[in-house]
Amino acid sequence: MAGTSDNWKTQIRKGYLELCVLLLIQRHRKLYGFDLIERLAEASLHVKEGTLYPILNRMSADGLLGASWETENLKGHPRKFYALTRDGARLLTEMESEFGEMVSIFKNLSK
Amino acid sequence: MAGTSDNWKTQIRKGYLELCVLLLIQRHRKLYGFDLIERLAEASLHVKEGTLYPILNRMSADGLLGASWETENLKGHPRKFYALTRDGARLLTEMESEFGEMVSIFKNLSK
DNA sequence: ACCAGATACCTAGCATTGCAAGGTAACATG
DNA sequence: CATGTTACCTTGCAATGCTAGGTATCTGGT
Repeated sequence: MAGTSDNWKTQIRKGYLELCVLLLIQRHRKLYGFDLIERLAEASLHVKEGTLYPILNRMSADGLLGASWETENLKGHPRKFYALTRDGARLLTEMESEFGEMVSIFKNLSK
Repeated sequence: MAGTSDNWKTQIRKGYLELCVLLLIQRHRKLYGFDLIERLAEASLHVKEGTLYPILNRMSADGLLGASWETENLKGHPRKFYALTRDGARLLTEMESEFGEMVSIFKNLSK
């Protein structure tokens, strides 16, 4: 069974997904959930809806993201757009540096 | 409170710690727990005993590590040495490649 | 009018992990 | 013999990703 390996893959994504979501929102200034899923997939990150939406709601509740519904000028289902708050941008900077440190530790250990 | 940031730091370590532990054991062929904690600390990874020992036991139970007690030729408390099994080495290779992909995705998203 | 499909969001419950806190045991030193 | 160091282990909590569902709006075909 590939269980052990798959389980690890699930675990290593914890936290990492938040980082990637924040990076994408920063790059595009604002994004809505479904669009995010597609852009993550383009980057080879295949995230399911049941994974992403709780992340967005959590980060909104924590004040890292601001959310606003948009229905005007639109056909189709209304969309909820997310953008970085100042706190979100500050935390993202911290996360990028932290992840960079993890990468450098990994490189030291594997050589 | 710095809770949000600290919480993320806890989450992002999930899975990553296993990777680093396997890397260190591979490099040294065999290691015991307390020694691992010190070597991880040297690499700037400060892991508590209550974090490491469950990892080692789990990976032993999963057949990734082989364990053996050593008391002979030793003064002091007996030590439990761990070494990679073939499955452990195979999974480690997979993990290294997976983590490398995560790094490359991160770089793409942050530039 | 109706039904299927695409778009778009949300939630409940499970399994797994890292961590804090505490416990056990053997040996060395004063 | 009491303290400190080395060394291992376990219980219970908090947090996250995933599976598997559910809801709602619009479009296109028959």
